[in-house]
Amino acid sequence: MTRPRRTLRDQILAETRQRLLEAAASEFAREGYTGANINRISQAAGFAKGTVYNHFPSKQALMLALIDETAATHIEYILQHLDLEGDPAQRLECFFKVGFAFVEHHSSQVQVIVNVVYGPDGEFKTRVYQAYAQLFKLITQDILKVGLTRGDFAAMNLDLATALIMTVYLGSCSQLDESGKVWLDSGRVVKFILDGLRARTAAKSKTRSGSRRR
Amino acid sequence: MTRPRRTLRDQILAETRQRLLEAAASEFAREGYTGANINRISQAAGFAKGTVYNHFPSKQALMLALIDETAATHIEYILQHLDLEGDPAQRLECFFKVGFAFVEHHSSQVQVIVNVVYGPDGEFKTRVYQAYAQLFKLITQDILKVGLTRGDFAAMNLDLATALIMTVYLGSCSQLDESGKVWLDSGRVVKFILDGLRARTAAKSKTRSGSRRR
Amino acid sequence: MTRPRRTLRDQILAETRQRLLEAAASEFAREGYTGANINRISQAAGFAKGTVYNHFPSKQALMLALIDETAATHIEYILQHLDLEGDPAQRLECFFKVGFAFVEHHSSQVQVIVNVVYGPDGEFKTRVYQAYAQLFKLITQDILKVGLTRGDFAAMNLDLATALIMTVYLGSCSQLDESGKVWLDSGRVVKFILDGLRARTAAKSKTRSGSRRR
Amino acid sequence: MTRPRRTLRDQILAETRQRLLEAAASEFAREGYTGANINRISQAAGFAKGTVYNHFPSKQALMLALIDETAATHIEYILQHLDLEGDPAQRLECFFKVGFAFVEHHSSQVQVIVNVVYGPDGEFKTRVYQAYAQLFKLITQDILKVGLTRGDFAAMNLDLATALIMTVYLGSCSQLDESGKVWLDSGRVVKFILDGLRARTAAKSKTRSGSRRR
DNA sequence: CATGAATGAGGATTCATTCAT
DNA sequence: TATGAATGAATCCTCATTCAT
Repeated sequence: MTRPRRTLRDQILAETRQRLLEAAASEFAREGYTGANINRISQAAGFAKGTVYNHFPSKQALMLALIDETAATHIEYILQHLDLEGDPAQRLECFFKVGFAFVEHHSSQVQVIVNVVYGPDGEFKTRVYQAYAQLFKLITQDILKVGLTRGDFAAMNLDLATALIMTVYLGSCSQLDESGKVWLDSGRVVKFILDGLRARTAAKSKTRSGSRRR
Repeated sequence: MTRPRRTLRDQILAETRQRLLEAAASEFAREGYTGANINRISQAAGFAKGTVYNHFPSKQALMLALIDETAATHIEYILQHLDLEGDPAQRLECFFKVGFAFVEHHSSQVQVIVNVVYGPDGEFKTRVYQAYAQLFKLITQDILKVGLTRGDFAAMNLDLATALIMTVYLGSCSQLDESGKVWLDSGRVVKFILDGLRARTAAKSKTRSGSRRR
Repeated sequence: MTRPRRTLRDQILAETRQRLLEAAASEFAREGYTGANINRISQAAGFAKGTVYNHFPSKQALMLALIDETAATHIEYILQHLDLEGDPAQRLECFFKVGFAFVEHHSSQVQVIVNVVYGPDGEFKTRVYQAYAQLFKLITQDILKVGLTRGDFAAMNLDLATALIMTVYLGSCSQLDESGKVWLDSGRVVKFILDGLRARTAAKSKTRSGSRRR
Repeated sequence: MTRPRRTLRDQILAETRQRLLEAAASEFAREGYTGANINRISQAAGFAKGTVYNHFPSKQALMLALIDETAATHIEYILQHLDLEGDPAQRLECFFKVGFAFVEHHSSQVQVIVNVVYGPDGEFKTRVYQAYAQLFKLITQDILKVGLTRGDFAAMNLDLATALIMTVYLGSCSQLDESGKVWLDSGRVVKFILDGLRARTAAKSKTRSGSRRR
């Protein structure tokens, strides 16, 4: 008896929160954290100023919640669409393709993340790294390490390579054209990275054996 | 008679301006443009608030001047230290080495540039691109194109490659350790990029197998 | 049939109201009227914000109700425990003893009254005087006037003496130690009021010698 | 050469500060600390909002400065006008007379002090006690102790007596009539403190000598 | 030219109050 | 009746900018 009511309430609450987060993403992306205006956020979400504070204790908390929310959505999207069946090179290509697709549907959110990563606020930066830890691990463990083990990739420092891949990914994500599409071509970017990673001497046989596997 | 006095005066003025720009770099790097405080800047430079306005008409103008100043210094430094005698691969390696060296002596200035490039303010971004146009041209013309012509590098989209190189450069520059050194190793970063650019012997088969799959 | 239900309902209502008033006393005492927070009051009472407004039309009304309630309880307590059998001096002593005892069990409520009496809000002040009129009358009529009539007390302005006694009473009540006890000793305070500072026995000679000294 | 300029500047600064403190006293007295409005204070002083913050870092700091300023003025006034030539009883009378005179010229400031003493803010209270420590010492040492030594006053707890005297003083100070005069008569208040309520007869001889005296 | 007091628009946050459930 | 989400006025404080000295 109380359930449906509860559920309805919770749904409305969750929706309000969601609308606020979306408006916040848009505002933070356009103005940066410091330049963002809580009143504009609430208005854009269709609420009055105070409503933001019914859901988030402060502007900073709103930002942190947005970081967490974005990271969770981002990671979930990639996990759901990333094909880990193929060989590491294919996985990397898939990662960029899927990653770019996500950006094109969540450009504001990603823009906020990029701003934070290259921005001055250490606390936000830390939060982004925490929230995205799973994605870093995915690249390190499920792509690079596998490629290394199989001999597809040349010897490398895993952390450095992961950092470079994320750098390239974020850098690409921050270059959108007017239609909101990533300006860089995922195929070419991946080719660029792959040729950088690829083992040199026995490249042929390995690639072949890799493709044979599947 | 008036000349020497004038000159002295100009020197003092120039020094004041310089100290203000340095203080501004530090503040903008630490707080971001919006969070920066004109009073703190002037205090850090050893002047009162009003002095900033005797040299720059507004906070925005100060930022733009800082961008120009940083770009000019940055480019001049690279031009002076970049060895264009060697082959393109060596040039690229030299570019990163010199570029990283510059960061380590001008971390605040570079940090400001990185913030702008990945930040929300379009006007500042445009100004950075203008001010750094010469550097982009250098990479495109004096490194990539030469490598392409000589056959050192594989066929590529020059703009894309330049963008990726700058992305990697800026990304690396924003990762400093506590001592202010670039966290990534320039040698490895360059190796990573070079292997990506380098003309391949067995490139064909690889591309083929790759395209077959998808 | 409806009666018992009604009564039960009324009891619940009355209890809710009581809990709200107690929480309000605590909050108003700790934060002052302006600094008090309706939400904290309701939470402390175990209710939601809205419940306060089901029982009191506004924050101000809640305060006024608290003043009335406190005064009524206060006066009733004193009337019940005040021994009017003895001589006026004993009555005064009893008044302070009983009055201090009340404070020790209702420190928040009394604190609120003291804050109002010495605070800036005229409307609240007026309400306190109205609500406590009976107590003023008690002191004036049943203690001072009787003492005057009997010759126990010296000639005085009754209103002034009453005001001074209430001043001393309230002043004492606002000085509680950590355990919530009145810091001043009721016996000494009463002795002070009854006898003043002057040494009784040898007052004459001393005063004389005193004036000689200087 | 720089002196006159400096001095003029300092004078203007000091005057601004003074006007702000006066406006603050008025506002704090009328509205209480929490209810006071920084904007109204600055307007009343003839300045814009920001000027307050050029002189005091926060509302709280303004309040603390006002407490210190008031206490200093208050104590200085009493020290300058208090006649310590007479016997202790005369000194006490003089203390009240002078003290009441001060109130009548600085009613807002004193009102603020009274509000704090009987208000909820512990930090302000502590500050008042610190700032007024000298006055407490004056009463204890230069009036009560002397009276005790000379035998004018009966044995007593000095701290308690001082507290009671201050209580009566502050209580009286908070009761001003419409013209801003202390409602209680200083002569009678002092008589009350010196002699208490008791008739001297009972104490027969005392009452007689007491009435003779006046 | 350097100074720093004054300005006042702007923004984060609080909170009494309303009202639909 | 109790609830608590939504409201928006109110307020403290910041800070870029101006300008008289």
